[in-house]
Amino acid sequence: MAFSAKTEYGLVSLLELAAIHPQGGVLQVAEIAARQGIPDRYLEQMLTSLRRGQILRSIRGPRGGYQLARPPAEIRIAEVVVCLEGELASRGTAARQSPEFEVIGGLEGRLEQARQAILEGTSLQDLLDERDQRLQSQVMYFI
Amino acid sequence: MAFSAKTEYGLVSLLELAAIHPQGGVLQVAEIAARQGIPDRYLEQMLTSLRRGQILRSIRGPRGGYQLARPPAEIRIAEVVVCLEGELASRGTAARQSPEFEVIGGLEGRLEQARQAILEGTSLQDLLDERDQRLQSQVMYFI
DNA sequence: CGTATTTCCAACTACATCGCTGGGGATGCC
DNA sequence: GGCATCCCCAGCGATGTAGTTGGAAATACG
Repeated sequence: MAFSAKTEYGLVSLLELAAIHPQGGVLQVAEIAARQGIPDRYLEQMLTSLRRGQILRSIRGPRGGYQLARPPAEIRIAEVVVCLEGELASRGTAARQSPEFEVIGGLEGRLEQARQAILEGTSLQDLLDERDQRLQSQVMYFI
Repeated sequence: MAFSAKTEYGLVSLLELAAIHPQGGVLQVAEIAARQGIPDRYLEQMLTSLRRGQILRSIRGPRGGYQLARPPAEIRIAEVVVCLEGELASRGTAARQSPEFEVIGGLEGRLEQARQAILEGTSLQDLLDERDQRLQSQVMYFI
């Protein structure tokens, strides 16, 4: 898969929070974890990362939880991914210095760029719309 | 980086072999390894994978080595990458069955598709041309 | 104030993968 | 036969991934 479990878990959580954002919605870790069937103590860490990255805001104590720090349209997936994937910016190992390695490096650059373009061009709102559409067509089946 | 070391090593080796392919060129593992500064015993494994994938042909015994099984224009990078990255086809962990996970899965699909489009659209010949061009401009500097 | 609830912080384990090394064996030229 | 070269596969250390655990701090509520 293109994403690690960390990233997937974080993204579905954001999707859940985005869905109720108009109502200023707050959800607790345990709530999200139960609904999505993922380990809650693990999910905790992802939400903490997202809070540190200014994507979530947290409320402590009873009746606490997490909520989006901004409207879904202003959250780019690219931002979320770097936040969750962590500081692997230094992943770029010093490429060997030969023309051949440089050419390969160029190809890798084009791949990264294509990926980045998609992640930059997609907002949390876009994914939310997609989800709602999916939900809509499921309802159609029932009728 | 977008590629594992395995993939990078395999690709630069193919590039070296492609450069001398018109002359029906053959190179030995040790030769390529020395020129690119990579461990020869490790490179051996990549070249074996490429031979199994019908991308290279091998010649055993003294004065042996490897050569391209086909002209560089008929070798797609996509093919090379699956050959080297190995059988991680089963990497697609059964995505959780919730609308949110499905939406994320869709995004991952688009990412994979963009990557695949680039890898399918690039041939070994394309990379070779890029290398030659790079070499050309280096020569320009000397004058 | 006390307690229950919830987030926060940090360490720890289990397992897989990655990059690499090593030991022989098979093949084939001389 | 002897040497060069590819062939197969086993193992090893470092790193990363997914998940667990233990507890401290904040805060709503009675």
